[in-house]
Amino acid sequence: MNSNFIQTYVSVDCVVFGFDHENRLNILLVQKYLDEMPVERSKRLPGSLILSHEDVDDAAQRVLTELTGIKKMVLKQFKCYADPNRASNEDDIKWMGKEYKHQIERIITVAYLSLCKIDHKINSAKYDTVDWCTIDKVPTLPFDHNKIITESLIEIRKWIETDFSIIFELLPKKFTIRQLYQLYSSLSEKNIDIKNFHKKIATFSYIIPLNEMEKNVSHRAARFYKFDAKVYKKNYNKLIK
Amino acid sequence: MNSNFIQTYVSVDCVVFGFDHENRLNILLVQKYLDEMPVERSKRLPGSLILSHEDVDDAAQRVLTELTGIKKMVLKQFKCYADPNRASNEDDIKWMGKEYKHQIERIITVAYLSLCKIDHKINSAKYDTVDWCTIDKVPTLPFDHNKIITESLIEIRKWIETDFSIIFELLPKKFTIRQLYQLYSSLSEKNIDIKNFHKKIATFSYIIPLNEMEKNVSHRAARFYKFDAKVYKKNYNKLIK
DNA sequence: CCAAAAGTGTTCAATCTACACCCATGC
DNA sequence: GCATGGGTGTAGATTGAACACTTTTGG
Repeated sequence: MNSNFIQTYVSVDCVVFGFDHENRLNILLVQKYLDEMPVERSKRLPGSLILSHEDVDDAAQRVLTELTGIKKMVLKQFKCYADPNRASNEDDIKWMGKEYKHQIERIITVAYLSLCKIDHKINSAKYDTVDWCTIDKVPTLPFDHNKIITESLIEIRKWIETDFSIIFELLPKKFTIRQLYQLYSSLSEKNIDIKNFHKKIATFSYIIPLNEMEKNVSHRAARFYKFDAKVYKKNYNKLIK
Repeated sequence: MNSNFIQTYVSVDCVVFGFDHENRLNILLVQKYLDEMPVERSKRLPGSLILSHEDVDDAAQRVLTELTGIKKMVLKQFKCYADPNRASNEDDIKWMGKEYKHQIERIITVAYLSLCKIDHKINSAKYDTVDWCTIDKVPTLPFDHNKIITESLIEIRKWIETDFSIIFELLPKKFTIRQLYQLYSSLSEKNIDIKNFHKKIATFSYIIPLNEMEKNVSHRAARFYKFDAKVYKKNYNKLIK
């Protein structure tokens, strides 16, 4: 055997996006109180080593369930990170020793995107704290987690382009066109006129107006809409055009 | 240490596309003559285990260079395959023993797309045969290589949508609009009118007409064009619209 | 009344689509 | 001349962008 071929540990890390009430993208960061770890370095992306008979997709689904308590979450693998030095920081080596009770030399990780309604109750089986963090205020994280987050932003944009329906994973079940607009424009970077956006949405048969309006707003109340996944799948299995 | 956390071998596998003179997509399959291996199972995707201090992108670049003799090839990581049973076929286990001189239990692979002009001389340092194979005639391959190829087709289509310029990696340096048209329509599935395609191409400043025409064709000779990467990068860093 | 946002209508320009028409070449 | 494909022109339809206008609500 060419001894240069090596075995490594393989993990999954999940970037879970949420959209808050101030129209900002957030991600979920976790914390476990491990002895002797400096607190400011203890926030991180949720993740785990994969188990011996586990596919990476299953590992990611497991991590997400342990994270939120939600059984089935939308997820999408987006990149394998395998820089040989990605886990060579001293603190990171220490952390792996604590977390996995083992000296680990190298670890490659497969990164996943996931989406969560920000009002959904988070019911973590595993972490001491699970917090939403706005993407412009993400602290310095261990390993290459900051890089992963940066690249996940590009991926979520691509994802919306190829499957517009996943945007509704981030919105409440009942939403206004303005909410949809603000989410879409924060993800698409294009400058869209909200009035034209209104008209466009009106042409989508899978976005269904409800007989329910906003209340207690100091302007004309907006109508609530809901997303109909069945109609979407039947007719619109392509991009938003 | 939770003994369910395991180390595995990690490999890269590359799906290299080419576009032949009959307007068909082809991929490169390799063969090494190992003792005792049944010949019909010996074709496979080019790939390799990663080395101990090697990133996966570097491993893929190494595999491509060993495969073709070309130093820098365009490549794109597209998916990690980690089904725990993907290498449990008996022949596959035997093959790994021969190839790597070692018993390997589990192996996960990171799949890459690459593109090659089909007329480029293939100068392999490592394989006994390296052959182009049209995508509709790919034989049954070991591991999950058939699945990887099926999914790579979806990926190459997405890739063209997000970066049109990579299409020129598949065409000769001098090409006709018809060649470009046939490649594009074999990848995009849309039914485009070739005459409108002509006009559209004429508006792209990065596709430059040459003073050179086809010869010995039984119809009006078509003009050759070339792709100007610099002009493209400056002006068109987005989709074909 | 005013401010603010909802939601509709109108207009102009850009783009897409279909197809007519002429050109060049080999047989 | 004819078949085949190259390449341009035109007209109508579709779509997109800008923005005016009306509606609703709280203060």
